[in-house]
Amino acid sequence: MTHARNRALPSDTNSMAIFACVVNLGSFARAAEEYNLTPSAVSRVISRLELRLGVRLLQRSTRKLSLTEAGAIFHARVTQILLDIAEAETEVIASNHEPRGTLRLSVPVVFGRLHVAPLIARMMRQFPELSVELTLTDRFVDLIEEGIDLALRIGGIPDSRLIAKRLCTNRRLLVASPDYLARFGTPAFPADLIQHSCLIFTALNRPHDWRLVGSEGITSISVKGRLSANNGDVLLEAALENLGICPTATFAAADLLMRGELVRVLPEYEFEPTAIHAVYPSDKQLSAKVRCAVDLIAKSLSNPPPWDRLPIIAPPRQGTH
Amino acid sequence: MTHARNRALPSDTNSMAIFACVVNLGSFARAAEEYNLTPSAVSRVISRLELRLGVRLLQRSTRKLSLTEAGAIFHARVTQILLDIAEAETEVIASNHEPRGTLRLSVPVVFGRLHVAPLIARMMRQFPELSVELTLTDRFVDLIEEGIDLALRIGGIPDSRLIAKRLCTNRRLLVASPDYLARFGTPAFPADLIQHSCLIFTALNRPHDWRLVGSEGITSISVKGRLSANNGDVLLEAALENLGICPTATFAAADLLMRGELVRVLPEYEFEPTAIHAVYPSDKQLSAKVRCAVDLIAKSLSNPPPWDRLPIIAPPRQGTH
DNA sequence: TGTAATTACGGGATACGTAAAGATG
DNA sequence: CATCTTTACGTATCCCGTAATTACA
Repeated sequence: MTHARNRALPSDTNSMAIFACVVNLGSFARAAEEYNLTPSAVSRVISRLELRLGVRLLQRSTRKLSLTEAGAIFHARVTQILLDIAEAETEVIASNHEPRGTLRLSVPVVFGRLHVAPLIARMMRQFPELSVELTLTDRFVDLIEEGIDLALRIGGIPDSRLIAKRLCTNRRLLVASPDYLARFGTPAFPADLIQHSCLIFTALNRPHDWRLVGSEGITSISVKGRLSANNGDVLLEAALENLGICPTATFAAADLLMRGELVRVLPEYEFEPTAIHAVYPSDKQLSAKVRCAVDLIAKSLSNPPPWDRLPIIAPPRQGTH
Repeated sequence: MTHARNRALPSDTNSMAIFACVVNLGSFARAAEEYNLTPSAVSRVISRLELRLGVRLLQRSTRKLSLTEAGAIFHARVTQILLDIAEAETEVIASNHEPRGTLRLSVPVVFGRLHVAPLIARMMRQFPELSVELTLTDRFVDLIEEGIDLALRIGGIPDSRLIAKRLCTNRRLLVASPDYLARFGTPAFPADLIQHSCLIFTALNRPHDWRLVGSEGITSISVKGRLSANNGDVLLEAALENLGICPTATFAAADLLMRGELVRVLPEYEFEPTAIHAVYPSDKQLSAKVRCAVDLIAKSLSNPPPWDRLPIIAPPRQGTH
């Protein structure tokens, strides 16, 4: 047995619109013209509608047309309903014409504070009807469950099914405070790191080995240290306190490097570059607010991003995008 | 070239209802169940709706479902719209469940005053929600043009396309006042009418010959008289004033015959019987008010009608229906 | 592994246009 | 006679269900 409708389906909008048109124009033929249909089609549409309602809506001969009482009632209601539908659709469509409403944006804490917060002002100036709800969190957020429009992810593997637009390369390198280096020496080769106190970034299931890329290829070092944390800022703070050699993303350390509070360690080496992605649930019927926000962020970051263009951060030898 | 749509068609009620259902149940699969559809169908319905609106309404993974901002707006509007549609339909359908609203009824003047007006009270008692707008006129009314729900027609040829329900036979015979007959004699045969003063009913293109049916067949008499009118009452009034022999429908003369103010002339002869019809524009999706009114009138008149069952009006020799 | 959403594909219901008929002024 | 509505008929379109795929818990 095939499926059958249980629910009584309401009259579809087509019928209602055509019925209203017939009433307004006073003629099946003119209504047909209006909808680029043949009069016969209009005739059937009205008949079907009357059949479904079990009520005669229009009395008609070939020359005259008049509403029944039921038809008059229905016409009045239908007119209002069609207006409501049109209004609802316009509202929804307009809500997407330019950024509007609330953009729920989720960004890693450090990156957000340094590089997204400054964009917010520009964004809100540019899109006067847009509100932004910015969440800074390093949690892995489920965009759909939490109703997030847009998230930035650093170096993660993009979800399947979600859309990830690559914004820029995320370079990671080693830094330390001048004091630390003055006291414990400056490593010349990756292997020297074993002798040093290293600050370790921990993430779930993340190997504690450091894989450093140099001109000779990848070197894997099993470092050790007394402090590990899952937060880059904490490690940088520790480095400022001369606690050791610290891995960091360039976006987080650029400022400190500029001010000389930290200096690069093993400047010929970097971690394997990852990427910063903008992630959103779907690119089908993408909303204007997400599209524009992604555009604005992408343009602002460009590739390489501003912080990687500082002279103090040597450009990588080989292409990193 | 084949026809193509010019007008942008609004989203149909189906899509809206299914979308609302998905939102309310929080699941494509459950909404599909609700509508006896497969999940794939629901998926496509939503996709089509989003495509038409150019807006993503729901963010979805296989496990999670959430409204976008546009979706939330649309859902709120759609919910109201669906209620409005349901209400409009219920109103229209209910308006037909039992007689309700206004019945526009058009009836010939004399017949209306004598035999319809007395029914009105019963009709309004029986159908408390019904209003009646009774028009007494002998004009030929265009039901559709004038928005008449129901008309009674006496002896006319029914319009094509219009529905005519035969209510009863309309017998017509000759009457005169006792005084007239006492003064000018009582005709014994149709041919005697030529000697009499006859009151003549005139209608457009109606021959002035009287065709009388007796046991020997039809006799055609070319009568003459000094008064002709297109109104039966006028002729009866004249007959009461002893002005001559008067043709009349039984429904109009019954009372006068009962009271003896008029008596039958040539009681073995009658005009060819016609019929009284109830006429309405269409019997497709016939409204309750018209159906019930016709039923009530038909039952009240029955066949033969009450006035033809009076002893004073001899039943016709051969069947008259 | 089981459930949920999506997509390709084939078949069937739906709704169109054409054409012809009937009605009307 | 021209115009308008209605109906019959053949067909094209649309939309659904089945089944396979992918995602997710």
